[in-house]
Amino acid sequence: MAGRTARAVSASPALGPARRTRAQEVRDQVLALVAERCLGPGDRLPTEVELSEHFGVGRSTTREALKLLEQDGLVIAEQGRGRFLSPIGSLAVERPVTRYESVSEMLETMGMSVTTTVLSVEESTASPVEAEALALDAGAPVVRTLRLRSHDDEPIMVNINTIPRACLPGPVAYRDWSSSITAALAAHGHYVLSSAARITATELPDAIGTRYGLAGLGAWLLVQERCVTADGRRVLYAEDFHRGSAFAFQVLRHR
Amino acid sequence: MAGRTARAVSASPALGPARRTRAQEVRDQVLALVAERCLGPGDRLPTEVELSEHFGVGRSTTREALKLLEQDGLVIAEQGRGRFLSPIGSLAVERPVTRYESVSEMLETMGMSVTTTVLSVEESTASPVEAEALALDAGAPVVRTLRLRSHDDEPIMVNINTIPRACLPGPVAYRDWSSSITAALAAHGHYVLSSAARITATELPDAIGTRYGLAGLGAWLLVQERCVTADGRRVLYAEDFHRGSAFAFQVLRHR
DNA sequence: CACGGACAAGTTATCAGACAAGTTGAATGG
DNA sequence: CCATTCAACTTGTCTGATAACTTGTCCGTG
Repeated sequence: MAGRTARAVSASPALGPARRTRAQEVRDQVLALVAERCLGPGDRLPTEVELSEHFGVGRSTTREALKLLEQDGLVIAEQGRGRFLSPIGSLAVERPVTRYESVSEMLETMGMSVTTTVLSVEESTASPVEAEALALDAGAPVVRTLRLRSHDDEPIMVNINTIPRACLPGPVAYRDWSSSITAALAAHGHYVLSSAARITATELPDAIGTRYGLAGLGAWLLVQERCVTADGRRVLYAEDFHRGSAFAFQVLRHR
Repeated sequence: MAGRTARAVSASPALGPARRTRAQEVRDQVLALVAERCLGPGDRLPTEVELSEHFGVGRSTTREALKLLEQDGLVIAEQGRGRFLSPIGSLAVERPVTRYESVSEMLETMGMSVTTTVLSVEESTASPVEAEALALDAGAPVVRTLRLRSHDDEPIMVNINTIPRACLPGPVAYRDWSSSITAALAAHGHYVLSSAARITATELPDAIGTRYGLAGLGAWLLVQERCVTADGRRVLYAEDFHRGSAFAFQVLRHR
């Protein structure tokens, strides 16, 4: 009678939020302790042993928590000397650009009420740029949308979104393209988890500016963004023009 | 006869580069192994035990290395199942904006040969904006420089740098302001370690555009950056205008 | 035969203890 | 006074064990 055979693990991560570990909790508790004791840049943290006793965890867990803070650049560790708060904490940054949020989510978080006008929606084939961004074959079927977002009748954003056709099944004409595209993708099982963005400054292309009466509105931030799901599928390529007079990105930089 | 008394640690981190730990090395080795085995998004990594044996380190060290990768969003850990590659790895990003580098360093890394023209240098007092950015009292003495960087006689960048006067002692007239200001600051013990940057799109202000014949050059990325040392001193406030047609920033974004 | 529960196998998460490596300041000797 | 040694201290790493969680197989029952 043979014993039980070994179990096999399927080769995909779960798509929901991961369980929160003790080390992650301790990381936050360390930050709270720092605030509580009014520690500032350059100040020394309690030792690993002291923190382990303080939080009632093992030293390994404390180390893992501290490692997270070091990786964030918040803490500097020196063997034999201790750990010190780095200067980043003194630089207040809200909503860093490294935190992915869709354009709709961003506008909502900013509390900015906008009117979305769908300028065009087309079933098309992927251009070479889109094919590369979406890891598609050249000429693969896509849906491409062009939308204008206005605030108090003032144009503030123009979005060009390209989605693999298969990701949003059903007739194009029946979909409400003025609402969040990432929400629609998520509803079809394509939850955007990450992206790579390229940010530069430009003026609106003539094809858009003159055609839709948007010329002469100054400088725009152009964000070209490739969006992927947890298992690596490319589900959205966005070219978003943000009016320079209305938008800015914040980021912490560290050597 | 009393024994030796306890030693005390001074309350400041060292200002040089930190020693590289084994865990940091293993992190890079894991990435190399991933590439070697052509693992892609969603694929499962070897177990902690396997990796520990493969690299000849303890399991704790392996865990600390893997924690770094998880923190970067490159790896997703699931208790009882294993670890999986997240989709970020499939998004190629070079020189993310989160990595601090001074403007001079950036241009050098890009291999872009530029001519730097010092348009003005003045001893002045801090404006309210500068005072806030540099954590100075209003009206505190500063040095303010205005420089133009050109590539093949084409203007590509305009820098306004404000430095607390005390950070660069000596007569202003005797200093070569066309070279790297962060290098000069470092030479006086003010090594810039981190910064907080705000990025938007704009046109050149009239005060600069018309006065120096730089108008009509399109859209510019405006980077307003507060730079700090390891012990938290604010030593530089920069307003850098990067020509949109020549520069872009790359960033990975993750939920 | 289908379903539910128990259990073994496997993997990450955490703890405890020990030793290694590096830093610092006091003590000691020249 | 200066240089060297050494103890105390702190982070870095290793080893071994147990806890917590996941998955698939096996077995009993309806």
